Formats: sequence, C-alpha cells, structure tokens
Amino acid sequence: MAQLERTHLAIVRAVDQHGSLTAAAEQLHLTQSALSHAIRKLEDQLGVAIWTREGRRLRPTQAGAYLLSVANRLIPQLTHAEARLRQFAQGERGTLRIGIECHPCYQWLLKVVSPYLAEWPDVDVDVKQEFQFSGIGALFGHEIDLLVTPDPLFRTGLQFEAVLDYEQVLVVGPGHRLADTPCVQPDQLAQETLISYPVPIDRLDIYTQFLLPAGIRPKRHKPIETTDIMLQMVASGRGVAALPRWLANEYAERLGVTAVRLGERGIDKQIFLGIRQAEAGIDYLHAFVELARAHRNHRG
Amino acid sequence: MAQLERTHLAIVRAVDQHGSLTAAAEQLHLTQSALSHAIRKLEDQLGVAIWTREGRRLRPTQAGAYLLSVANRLIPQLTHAEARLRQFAQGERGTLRIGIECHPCYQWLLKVVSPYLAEWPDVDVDVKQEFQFSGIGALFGHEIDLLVTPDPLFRTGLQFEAVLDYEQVLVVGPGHRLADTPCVQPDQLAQETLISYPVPIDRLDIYTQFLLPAGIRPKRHKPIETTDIMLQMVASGRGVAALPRWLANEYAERLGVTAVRLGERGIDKQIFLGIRQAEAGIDYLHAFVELARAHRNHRG
DNA sequence: ATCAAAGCATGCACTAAATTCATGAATTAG
DNA sequence: CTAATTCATGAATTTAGTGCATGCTTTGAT
Repeated sequence: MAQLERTHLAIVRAVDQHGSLTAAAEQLHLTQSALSHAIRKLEDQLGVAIWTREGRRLRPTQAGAYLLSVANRLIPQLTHAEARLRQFAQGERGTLRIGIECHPCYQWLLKVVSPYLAEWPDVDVDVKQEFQFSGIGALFGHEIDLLVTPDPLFRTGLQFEAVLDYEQVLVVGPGHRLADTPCVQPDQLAQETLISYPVPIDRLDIYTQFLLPAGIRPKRHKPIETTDIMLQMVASGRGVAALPRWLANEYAERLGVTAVRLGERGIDKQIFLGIRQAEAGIDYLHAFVELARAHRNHRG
Repeated sequence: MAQLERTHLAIVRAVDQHGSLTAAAEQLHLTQSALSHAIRKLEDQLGVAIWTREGRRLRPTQAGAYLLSVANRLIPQLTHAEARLRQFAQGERGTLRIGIECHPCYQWLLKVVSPYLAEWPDVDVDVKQEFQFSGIGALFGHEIDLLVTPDPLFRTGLQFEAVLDYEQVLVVGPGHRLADTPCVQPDQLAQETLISYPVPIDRLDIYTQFLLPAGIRPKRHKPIETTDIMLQMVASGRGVAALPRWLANEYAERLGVTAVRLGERGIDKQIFLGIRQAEAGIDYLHAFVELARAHRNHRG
C-alpha cells in the first residue's frame, strides 16, 4: 500500500540537509505544515518511524538512514533523466559525461574532445575527475557515461576498448646523470627524488611494476598535482617523474627534459574507454569511441 | 518544471509490457482515460513525444526508449526499498540477496547459509544465479547485496574478501587410467571427454590455466547443468570433470571417483565474498562474511 | 524561574490535480 | 461495411495535497 514517491525521497534529503522541518520546507517551497503532514502520512503508511523526535530535533532512525541512502542514490538519477529528456525535447543530443581516472589521461582527452565537439555541435561534454568510489562505480551508478582509465574490466555489462598504447618512461631534467642512458635500472633511482601525482603508491606503475619488484624505494617521494608544475620541477633538477612517453615528448624541446626507458623492456601501458554495454549503440557515444580510436592510428 | 514522478515511470513500463493503453490501464488499476490524460500531460510538460501514434498503436520514440530504460532501472530499486522499509516496520532485519557466479560456489554456499539462518532468524536469504550482466554489475545495480565469486575486483567501491581456498582438480571415475596418477598433464586429456558446467570456455580454469596454454583440447566437451549428474557421469566412465577438491572428496566414497592434481603444481583457486563498501557496517551482512570466514578455518 | 523564541503537530478550509464518465474519432479485422 | 477495439477529449467529480491558524513542547537567555 505504501508507495514511495519522489517527493518522499526529496523530503528526506531536504530534512537531512537542513536538520529541521522548517528549513527543509523553505527549500521545497512548502510550509512547515505541509511537510509535517507529509511525513506523518509517509510514516503512517510505511509503519516505521523515519525520524525520532528528540526535543525539537529530528534524528533519523535506522529506517530513516536507509531511506536517505536510497534518496541520495536515486534522486540524482531522476534529475539527470529529466535533463536528458529536456535535451531530447530541444533537439540536442545530450551531455556526454566523461570520467577520467588517471592524471595524464586528461592531456590525452583534451586532444580528442576538441575534434569531437566540432563534429557533434549539439552534444555537450562534461568531465569529472573525482568519484565517490571508483570510476567503474560511477559508470555503473550512471554518474558518468564514459570512463577513461588504464584499468579495464571485462565481462561485467561494461565494454572496454583500448584507444591508446604508450610507454611509461622516466623523465629527467637537462644534464641529469641518467639523461644519456638507454635505459634505467631500479637501483639507479634509489638516490633520486621521485615526483608523481598524488595517488596511492599501488596505483603508480613505476612502483608496482618497477621499483617494488626490485625492493627499491626512491630517496624521496614528492606528490605534485599538475603535469606542468611536475615537469617544471623535473626540468629544474628537483627530481624525476614517470610519465607517458608522448607526454614527455611534448615538453622535451620546451623544457629540455629527456625520456628514459624504465628497465630493458620498458613499461607498456594502455588507455581504455569504458561504456555501459546497453548504451553501446548510442550514436554520439559510439562516435566518441570511434574518434578516439582514429586518433590512435594517427599518432601511429 | 517537469517533474519525473514514479507514476510516470510505472506508466511507461506498463505500456511497454502490454503494448496498449487500455491493457496498461488495467494493470495500473486505472481507466484508459486516466492514462491518456496522464501521458498527454507528461509529454506536454517534457516537450517530447514519448510515443508515436501509429494507427492505434503506441510506438516508443527515442526519448520513450530512454525513459523506459530509466524506468526499468529505477522502479525495481524503489520497490525493493519499500519492501526493505516494510521489513524494518515489522522488526525484521531484512533480506540478504546473495548472488553467485560460479556453479560449485552453490554447494559451498549451502553450508554457510544454514548456520547463518539459524543465527539470524529474522533475516531472509535469497539466492540469485542469473544476472542480466555480471554479478558485479548486479552488486553495483543494487540487485543483490552480496556476491559469491571467484573473480574479485578491488578499488571500486566494492569490498571483496577471500573466504575459501581450494584446489581445482580433475575428477575421474573408478578404474580410470588416470586414477592412480599423482598428477595429470594436459596432453593426457586429449583423448578424454570433458564434462563441465554450461559456461563459456574462457570461464573454465581447466581451459584457461591448463589446456589452452598447452594448446590441447579434449576429444569432446559435454556441458551438464548439475553437479550431481555431472559426477554420476564421471562415475560411470563417460568423461572427466574439473571440480574443487573438497567437492570431489564429498562424492569420493559414495561414487568411487578420484581427484587427480592438474599439472605438477595444481590449480589453486579462491572464492570471494563481495559487498558494497558503503554497507560494510550493516550487522547482518557483516555477520555473514564473518561466518563464512570462520567456516574457512574450520575446514583448514 | 520565567519568558520569549523557535520548532513541530493538528484541525479545518481550500485549491488544484488526478480520476472518472460519457462520448467521439480513428483504425483494424472479419 | 460493419462491429469491435483503441485512443482522445471535455466536463463532472473526487481526492489528495497545501496553507492558515493555533496550540503544545523544547530551548536558551535574562
């Protein structure tokens, strides 16, 4: 008999945000009375207390906390669906919500996005870099429509495709003692300062695939947010960094930095694009993947 | 201005299911007129046609198809939330929806579920074996609360924990020529009939980890649904099967089957339990994982 | 202690939205 | 060509949500 309506979810969220009925009512453009009636009815219908009245405070019960989690999950999806439908209405194609999980991916993404925007003028692109959990979670949770990541996941209802092969190299400044080496060995980094993006060590290939297997750790480890600053630091001899070769090459001339192979065989990496399988047929989504793949061949 | 309500989603689904307004109206306990008014208003508010009127048929437009996919995703979640809240109301703890991705996991699961049910009398357990996509997708999509799988996935908003280590062995019937071998080599299976669960070859460890690396394929491959029949077949000399050692051992005496190591080192496997990280704190969920882990130590 | 301020609950009146009823128009099948 | 089926529409009706006025309880300041 109890039908969970969108209003109910909205109310639960608003009350949680503002901590009081009166304040929540304002946000919802309702009177306090209307809210009071509404929650009364909801609680009656469900047969559960959603809040305990402690003095004049409303504290969510266990059921309330659960309902809140449902609301926080579903309301954004409804909101997005509305936006999407409105876009249909205006003849727009929609918004492509792209998530990226790796820092250098961003540099690559920019190159693909600009021709894409030109080719699909009625599709907007939105890029997200932060996720509550992982990018894959965001894809499953319909927070994004396309994921750029070095870590694909097959057989899951998602579809991944490699769009860029590259070599992860060590970047050293001008005149660095390793600048002329054909390749560097792990122990040669024991006395170096390693500059990296601020992510856990187990997400840095230079650790997982190069240093840790050899039991080596660099003398210092310095996290830096942006690629530009990172390379400025490297150029000025403050440390070395591990980056894609194509990215290092772009800065090579300007900053005088050099790319050196990591180990004799080098570290090979791939960037993947992931989408929800069910949406593989959407033209403007498919087109992005195609464009990215074409881009891959361009650079050889 | 257009608020997407639960009713709208329900209508879209009902119309899709029944193919006509009149039939859909019946399911929704409404008159055909009410539905007609409702969809008119919705389309007006959204500014998009959701169906095209072809004769007296309603065919979903692109927007309609999108709305339907949203509805099919969200309505079940709302329904489940209601059920969950109703359980709260009745003092029950809830339903633990378990998904399993591997056939022998089922046998193992039964052993854990029965003490769990005894310990948590007010929690129901529901086991699902079929998913639209993968088990991980079902976990992300809130179709299940707990996943039993041999393929974990870390760093995703999910939490996986190994609860059983076992060896995958070859099971042969009484008097089979390989029954007394300490271990079997890939080429010794070239003339055998291999019996397995009906899953793609790339999900069978005996292929991916044993036969395919050696470039061997068995003479025949026979898919069988159930473990019992599978072992009956093995016992009667119709073929050989790859199963967990503990499972083979349980049938060893009764059917006279023998477990033989695959390769010199054997194939080691693990079963994992996966949950959504955000729900790691739920007591009856946590308790299941704990119980499973305790079970692991029991058997050594 | 006392009083004012702030917050929630509730009964009643009102309004707006959803539903039905009655009917018409269009399509399809025999 | 008719009968049956289906969707659309306008007016009538019912229902559910909302607001107002008000009372009760808690909280904090004097």
